[in-house]
Amino acid sequence: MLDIKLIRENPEIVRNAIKRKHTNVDLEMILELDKNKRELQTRIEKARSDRNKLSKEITKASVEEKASIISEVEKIKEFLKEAEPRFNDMEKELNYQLLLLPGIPHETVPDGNSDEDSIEIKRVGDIPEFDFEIKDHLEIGKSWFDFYRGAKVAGSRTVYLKGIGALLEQAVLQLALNHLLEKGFTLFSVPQMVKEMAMEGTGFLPRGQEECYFLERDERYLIGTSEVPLVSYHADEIFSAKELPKKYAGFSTCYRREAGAAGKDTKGLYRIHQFQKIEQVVFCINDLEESKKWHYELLNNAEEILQLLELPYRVVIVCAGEMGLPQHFKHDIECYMPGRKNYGETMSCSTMHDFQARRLNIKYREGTDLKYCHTLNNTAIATPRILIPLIEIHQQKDGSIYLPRALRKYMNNREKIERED
RNA sequence: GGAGAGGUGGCCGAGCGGCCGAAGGCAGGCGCCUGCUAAGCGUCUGAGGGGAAACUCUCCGAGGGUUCGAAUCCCUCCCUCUCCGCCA
Repeated sequence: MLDIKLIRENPEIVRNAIKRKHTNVDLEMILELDKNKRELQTRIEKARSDRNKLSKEITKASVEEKASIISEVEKIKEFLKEAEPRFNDMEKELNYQLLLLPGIPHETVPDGNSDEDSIEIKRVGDIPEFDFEIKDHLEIGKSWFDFYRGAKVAGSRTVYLKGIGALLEQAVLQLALNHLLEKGFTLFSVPQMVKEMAMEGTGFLPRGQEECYFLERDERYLIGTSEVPLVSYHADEIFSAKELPKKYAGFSTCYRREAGAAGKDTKGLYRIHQFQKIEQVVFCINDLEESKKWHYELLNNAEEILQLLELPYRVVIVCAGEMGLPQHFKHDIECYMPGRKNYGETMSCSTMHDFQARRLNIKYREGTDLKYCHTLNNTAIATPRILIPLIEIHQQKDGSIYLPRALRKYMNNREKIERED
């Protein structure tokens, strides 16, 4: 959500953001609507003010004066009866339109509309030289990932993780979780069915309707990330400045319809409807330097987890057109996936500025001022996607899989996974 | 699912037709006092919107209604708590 005053006073900033994020919203219509709304508001408030005054006078009025006051109030009420619903409709429409406006990308965010326009800023870790014919994760894990039964029972893009596959999933989750606990994050297990308010407040609705599962009978949405319940956790609350930052780690299953991705990444673990994720969420004060600091800390935490998993990766600055509606600044971390012969996104780190805090009304008190918080989030680990590079990178010539040192204690202390035929 | 109680400012809590945007307390800001700390004294402090300003409107869980006038009365819904039942 953007500040309506910013929109009124600096429409060109908003216009530019709309263009850069390749959004379609009619800003001129919004400005016009806002103007009309305020005009009507002035008239309504004048009428209400008159009515309130007359009502106060009535206590000390004589009997005949009362009759005339009442008839005058009747006239005012008649006007309000007509004008108020009209005003409410305008306000509702305006609020809806405002929900469609994108967050403003930081000026350093590159323009562009596709992955190629994003800027790689670093590569970490070596891509191993395989002196044998490599297998992709499906081949390596053919007995651990059961897509056939997944489809039979739950439809396409669904998988059973079985045996080692399920164990690996738990292991990477544990590793990431412990890493965040060491960094002082508070772990949350969150509701996975939420009200519209939480989806809207975090910016996944009203745009993004197609991407969410909705339980019609109970009017609940399945979350696509624990960011939704975690950020909404503090909706309508006011922190004191010294309580901030809040560092939260959310664990949940995530549900995504992948509506816009028909035919894309149809094979394997890369893009499925349901997965597990630990997410980092930070609430901090409304200060760009401060949120930048936390942004890089979140980014660093994720990188450290990949380093613990001994996976080669690169970090990119995501271009404006590829960013989500709320985001102000965003990095993706991509792991090298030998089976794809390319890097694939495994984590995504975003600064939301006060976009979500405005929608959810999350503030803090600083002296006598109330200010909107900044919110940030980044993946800590998302599985099973992360298993793709994990087993592809660590596959050995003899068919076994090397287990990174940090992961072993979560895998019953084994050093590798033996080939099984 | 059944029965009862309740939802008021950052928090607790009084108010039950106009004098109430709301007593009192806590917390916080400022000032005084104190060798330091604690205590004490005084004082200020709800939020959101419109307007250049004066000023004004809205908000006491949400939405309707009654009334010249609603935190207060009526209806509907939501939520929380207690007891009972059922059950992972």
